[in-house]
Amino acid sequence: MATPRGSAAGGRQRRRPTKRGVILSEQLIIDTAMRVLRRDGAEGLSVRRLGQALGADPTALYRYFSSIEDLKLAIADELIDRALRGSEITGDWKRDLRNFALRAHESYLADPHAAVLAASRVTGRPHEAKIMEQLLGILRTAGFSDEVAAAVYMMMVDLVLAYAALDAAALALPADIRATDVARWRDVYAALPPTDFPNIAAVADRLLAIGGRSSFPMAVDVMLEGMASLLITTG
Amino acid sequence: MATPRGSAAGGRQRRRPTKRGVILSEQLIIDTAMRVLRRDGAEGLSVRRLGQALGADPTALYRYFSSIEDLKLAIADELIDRALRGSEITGDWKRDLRNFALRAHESYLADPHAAVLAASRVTGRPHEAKIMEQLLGILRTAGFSDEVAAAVYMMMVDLVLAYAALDAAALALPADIRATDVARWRDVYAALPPTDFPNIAAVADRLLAIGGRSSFPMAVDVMLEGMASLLITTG
DNA sequence: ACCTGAACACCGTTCAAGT
DNA sequence: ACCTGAACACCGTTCAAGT
Repeated sequence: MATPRGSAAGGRQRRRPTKRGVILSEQLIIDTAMRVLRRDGAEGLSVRRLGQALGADPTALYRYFSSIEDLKLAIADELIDRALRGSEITGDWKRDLRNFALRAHESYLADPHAAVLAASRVTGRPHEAKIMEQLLGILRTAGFSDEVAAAVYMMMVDLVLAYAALDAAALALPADIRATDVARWRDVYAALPPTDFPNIAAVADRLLAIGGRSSFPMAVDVMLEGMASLLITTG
Repeated sequence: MATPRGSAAGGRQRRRPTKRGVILSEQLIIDTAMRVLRRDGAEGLSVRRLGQALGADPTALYRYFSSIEDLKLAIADELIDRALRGSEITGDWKRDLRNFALRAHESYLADPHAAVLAASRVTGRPHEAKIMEQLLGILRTAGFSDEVAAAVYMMMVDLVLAYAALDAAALALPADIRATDVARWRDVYAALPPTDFPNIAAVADRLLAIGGRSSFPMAVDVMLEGMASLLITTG
């Protein structure tokens, strides 16, 4: 769990530079760790390698984070913060929510290895007051009751985070495995006797055409349609 | 990625018993690993500990799996197989799909630590021919076109797996952290000035009432409503 | 044919010592 | 006050040696 990071507030203290001349800070460590993740993948993020990339003794980390797990949580928080930031409001609730969902998902996937870490970081933490206020505003203005708005808000955030984690895991797989995926599916479909599996046989082409594309955009649209029904029936 | 496990087909070979008298097999290793996961959590599953729990030299593992990663994939596969098994068909497509989704989610969460492992195992592998055939049958009988049925099928499976992974991660957290979660949220809401955050202030009670409950059942219902709309507009 | 155990190259973390 | 480095208790994996 997160320590009260950043409680030694911004820039107050005078830090001694590292042997290699670096002034450490939480933010520098997080940024460097994300660089290591992009470069070496999730496996490559170790205390020793991070020290190397940072230009400091590996154990200097422990002055800023209580454990490597704590650092990973900080990375996850950073990612979620980034994902939930900056949407625009047009007044069209479906369009605004759709926009939010797609942008958040996309921002997550820009760092797939970090996103996989964040997968074990759970669901909408209460930090995102601003986006939370915005989304709730959109829902209430659209006519959802307070009770339904609260539930729908949680559902939307969970949907985005859950899907982002799933799709990030797919992107984080080694390229050669991802490449053979579609071919493997084709072989499997072809091997099934059409008399026993008529439905699969009927739609096999369609399934292959989907390939590795994420079903997230469709899920969002279907969800928004469902919410529109909800709005009519429950007010 | 998975080796061609089980290719040395069932019970054919005569295996030498272990020093402690155990006859090893893939299935025994998977079952024992899941027991270790339940007992010690994800951190506790190591080659050495598994060897200990198994009653064998740790390195005996490598005769059955090419790496610990390969074993984890096998566990993930086992879990997904189990989750996607055994649904019943009543003829009411919404009810049948709802049933499938809730049962699969529940089965996943019965082993949260294993489920977190499976989170990085990506999306509907093509092994589940039987449930796939069933679900596609439900969708096509309901009137979805082949193209939409294929897309909706993928979406449903992804939704279940993504949500299951998210909720499993929450369940896998240490109990003491989960316990303080609601209290932490209350403090955060209370600290926000209602004039700047009127929407949050208005629904804070509702959000707290949701507590740590999963939004998955609601997501499924909303999704099914959206699919009903889709059925009307696209046939 | 399959299990064993030493060995190797790594981990994360602690703590006394430096400056 | 904060960085360093030796030390400790672990990892996953390989491979020659056993039976």
